[in-house]
Amino acid sequence: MTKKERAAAVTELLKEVYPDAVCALHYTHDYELLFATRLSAQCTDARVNIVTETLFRQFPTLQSFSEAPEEEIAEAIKTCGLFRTKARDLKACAIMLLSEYDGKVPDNMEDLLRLPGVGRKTANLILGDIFGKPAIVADTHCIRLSNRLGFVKNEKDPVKVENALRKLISPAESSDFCHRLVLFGREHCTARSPKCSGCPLGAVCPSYPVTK
DNA sequence: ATCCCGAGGG
DNA sequence: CCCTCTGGAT
Repeated sequence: MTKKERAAAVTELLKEVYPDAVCALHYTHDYELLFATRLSAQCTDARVNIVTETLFRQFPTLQSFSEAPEEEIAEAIKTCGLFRTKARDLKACAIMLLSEYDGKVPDNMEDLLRLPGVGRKTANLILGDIFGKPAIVADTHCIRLSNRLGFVKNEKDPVKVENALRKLISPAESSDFCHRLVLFGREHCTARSPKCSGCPLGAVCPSYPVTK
């Protein structure tokens, strides 16, 4: 079985496991997904959702974020970790979105990467989820599973994983594919003790079984 | 002790 | 390439 055939098989199997490829982060405005994604660094999305439920009520507009003291934002997001840098990023990001982008989240990689605290992972998520564009979100789950599934070998560089997946997954499906990888990585193919027994991908996974 | 849908700086 | 930021969960 070639890599591409395996990628196609995994794609179809994941569709059966997760018919809906949804993003787990809660948001109503576009910029709120941007902010929630920034908060999700080194933090579970479940915790991000707990924090943003009150955060987005306390600061209901981009304007309110741009005017808020950093310490107030920091206090509100403290339990997400990395709170000082994240608070600085949210405020600076709100200011730049208002002053340079008419308060709208940009729809291209170059402009997204200009925003404070927005890196490739966040930018790709926005391109896929907000704008429905082809996007490969090479986060920690995507990287771990891409290695276990043999799409890359011992590769930790997110850009290299992104490029490898671009050759294996059709652009139209890449965003949904990554969402499903994340869901599967969280629930089954976990970092520490992957639940290999009975794994729906076991038949095509070169790492199976990771655990005895 | 290790990991969680990272990003920026040196 | 490396390091730092950081609380929470397991």
